[in-house]
Amino acid sequence: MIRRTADNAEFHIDRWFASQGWNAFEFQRDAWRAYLAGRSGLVHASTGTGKSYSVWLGVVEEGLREREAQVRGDAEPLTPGPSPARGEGRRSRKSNERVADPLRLLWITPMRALANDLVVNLERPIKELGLNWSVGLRTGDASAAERRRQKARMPTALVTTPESLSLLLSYGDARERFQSLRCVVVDEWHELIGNKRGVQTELGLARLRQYVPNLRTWGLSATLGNLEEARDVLLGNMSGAGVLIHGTAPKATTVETLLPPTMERFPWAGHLGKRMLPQVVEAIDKAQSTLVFTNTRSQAEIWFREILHARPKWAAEIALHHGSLDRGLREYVEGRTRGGTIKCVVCTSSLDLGVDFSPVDQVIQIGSPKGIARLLQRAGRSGHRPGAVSKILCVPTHAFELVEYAAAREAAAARRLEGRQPLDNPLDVLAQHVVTMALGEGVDADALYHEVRTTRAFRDLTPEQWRWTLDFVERGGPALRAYPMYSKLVQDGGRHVIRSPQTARLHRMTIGTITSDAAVAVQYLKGPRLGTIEESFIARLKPGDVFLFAGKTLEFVRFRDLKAYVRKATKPSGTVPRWEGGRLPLSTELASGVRAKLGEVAAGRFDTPETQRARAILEIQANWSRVPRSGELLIEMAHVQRGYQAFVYPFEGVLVNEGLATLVAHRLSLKMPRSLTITSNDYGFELLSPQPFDLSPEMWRELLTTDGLVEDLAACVNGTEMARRRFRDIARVAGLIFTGYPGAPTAARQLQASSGLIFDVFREYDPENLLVDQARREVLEQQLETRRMSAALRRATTAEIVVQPISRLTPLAFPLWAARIQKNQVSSEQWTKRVERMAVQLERAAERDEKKTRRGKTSQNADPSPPAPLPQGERGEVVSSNATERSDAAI
DNA sequence: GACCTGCTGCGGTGTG
Repeated sequence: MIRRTADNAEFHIDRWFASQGWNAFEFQRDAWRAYLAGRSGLVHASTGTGKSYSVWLGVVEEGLREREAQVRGDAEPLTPGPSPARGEGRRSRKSNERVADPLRLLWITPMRALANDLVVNLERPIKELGLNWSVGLRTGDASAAERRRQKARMPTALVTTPESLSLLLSYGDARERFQSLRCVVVDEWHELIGNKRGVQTELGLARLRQYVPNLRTWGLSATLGNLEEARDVLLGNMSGAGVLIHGTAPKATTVETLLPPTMERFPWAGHLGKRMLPQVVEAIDKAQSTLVFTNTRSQAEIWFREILHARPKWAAEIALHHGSLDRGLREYVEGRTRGGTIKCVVCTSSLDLGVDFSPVDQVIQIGSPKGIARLLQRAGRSGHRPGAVSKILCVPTHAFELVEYAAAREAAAARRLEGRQPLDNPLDVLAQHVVTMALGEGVDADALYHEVRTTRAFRDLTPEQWRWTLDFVERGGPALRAYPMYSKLVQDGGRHVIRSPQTARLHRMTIGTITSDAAVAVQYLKGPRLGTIEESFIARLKPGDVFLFAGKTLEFVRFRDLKAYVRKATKPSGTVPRWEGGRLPLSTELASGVRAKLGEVAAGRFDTPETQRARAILEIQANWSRVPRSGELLIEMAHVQRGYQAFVYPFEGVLVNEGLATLVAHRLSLKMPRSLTITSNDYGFELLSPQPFDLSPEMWRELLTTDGLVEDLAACVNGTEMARRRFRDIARVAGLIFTGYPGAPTAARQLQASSGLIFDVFREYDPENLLVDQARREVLEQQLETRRMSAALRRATTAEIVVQPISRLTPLAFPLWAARIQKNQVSSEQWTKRVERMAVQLERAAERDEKKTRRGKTSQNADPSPPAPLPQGERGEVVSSNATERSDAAI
């Protein structure tokens, strides 16, 4: 055994790192020291820098020190864990094995796929340092044998998920099982903090701290915009004791843009980016192994097909990966990617996280990255070795994305990253947690109230809200009192417990906060399941129809028992399924970067490769209208055959833009009754009306006031319908709806009906119902993003509003126009023709302009320095804002 | 010859 001396107190961590051929980073030593000093905290660093080892080696060191002290005979014995079950104990004695040390560490990870790797990584130092420790896995993947072993005796370190932790806490022996715990680590905390899984984790942690008062909590996170808040949420009311450990200098990342060779005929609108196929294929060819990220599942399917068409030889070396593919297929692809036997994987966010793919040396992003953190996260999937550089190649799908990339690279370099906002008071998660706790030891109402108030999510939970929640799970609240299935808890000598084994079983089956709609399984007539598609897509298919899915051309045969049976198609192509997913808006940081970048362009600065390449189009925008400067809100007005158009460009992301459009349309129609058509994208929105609008900047400013925002929104969006949809998920989390036994999902329609029914019952007979209230709150906060919307309105009203008449569609307006006519299209052919016609017209106009300016330029002096602002079109009315912080407000 | 959209994550009927 190696002896420790005073000057090599950090002996073990160094020894272990040396055995791996690595040097410990300073941040790893910091975390290690803080752990040993009994602190809790958050470690943030890029992926691939060995965050996990920093805390784990602290736990290991503590174990080694305790062992040494025990050998010397001057230490307290280790805290005894639960005694081994009889069978285990006997077996151990027979085989003369030492029983492993009791549970010390709980490791929570948001993804099963990460758990297996973790077990292997955690085992390495304990083997090499000769500790008698064991590492176990407890996720849905854990085998029955493993579960049995854990029941008999917990391993020294247990890797689990937030959901499995809840399940473990739902058993009566939870206190005993966790009593010897020293530390809990929450991995990838940034993935959990902004959602209900994070809240579920907070509640689990609060319970563990009840069992073990000195429990240390450590979070591991990628870099976030709000790290201190992230730490505080993790530690709850213990946040005073928390440290924040900054990782090494950010991992070297290069963000490059694949520039279109020429901008002539480069699309002004669209999202697929097929135009860039040859260059993308070339880039894939050059690298060893590439991940191609797309923004949607159907886009991934299309790109997979296109790459394969371009390089049929790659058939055995390229793969597809997205969330609707069968798990078996996905795991196969993951395995081959990790093994380095694959050239290219086309994927969606499904590979943002997950197993380490060290062989990947290049990442390609098709289309908008939507956010800076997301871009860096994806970049980090390449160069996943200490010292290696992460590289991401961005591929524009339309002209303005070039501006986005330039903005994204700058923001990434300046580490302007998005924050993730923690949730407040989601009572559906609380209701679920109360039932989980009642299954275990039973609930002492006062004690649990104090316990949940130690979490950040429920720190402001009022006694009334608590009583309501308790009554809700005990009697179903005022409306459902008559139905025994909603009365889950019973009183037993001052505690609330669950007697019915039926209720217990059903509850365990619905633990968790992830909800998803029932989908139709796609399966070969003879052969494996390929994945799932939405019912609405299958409903449109007739037998014999061909579609593209899982990278294969399939012929639809029949639909039975919620399964679509298919066979390999002989026809070459077909339609591509669409999934109705969420619309991810451009993030606040990226949106503000784009506004700033356009501001530079407006001032004549084209100092990035992207803006230089996009210059011709930006100049068209400037000539035909304006490029908005920072602190300006551009509104383009036009009169066309079908009516009067206003294009407004707040650059706030699609959700907020849509909300703003709805709000403005509503306020406008109050002033002068009219019908309005709304279209929005990440940059702005279009209002179309058969009647003229003739609005001055002052009038626009009035339309954009924050006064009465919530009231006006309530009046103009169909709040009830939106809340009803939200309520579906809330009802599931709160345990009002049983989604069916595994393998036999309730049909989506049925689910909707029953949650809709409950929603209506609550609204009628229980108007104070707090879950209905929560549904409304979620609509405002998450769907309409009212917080961001009021910030946008404040910015708009303090901005200089420029109303610019236009005589033809500008590069900024074109995508909105194209999206609108697509919404109302009769056939896609007609639509294509119209878009083509319009594009040709615009192109000719641009050519004419260019000739004119070329003639103009020859007569001018060359080299205007400092940069001259772009020549803007004839300027419309301008009103200066009277606010103090004008241009700053836009950044 | 400009088009097609819209992400992800877990768990489960405690066992022999």
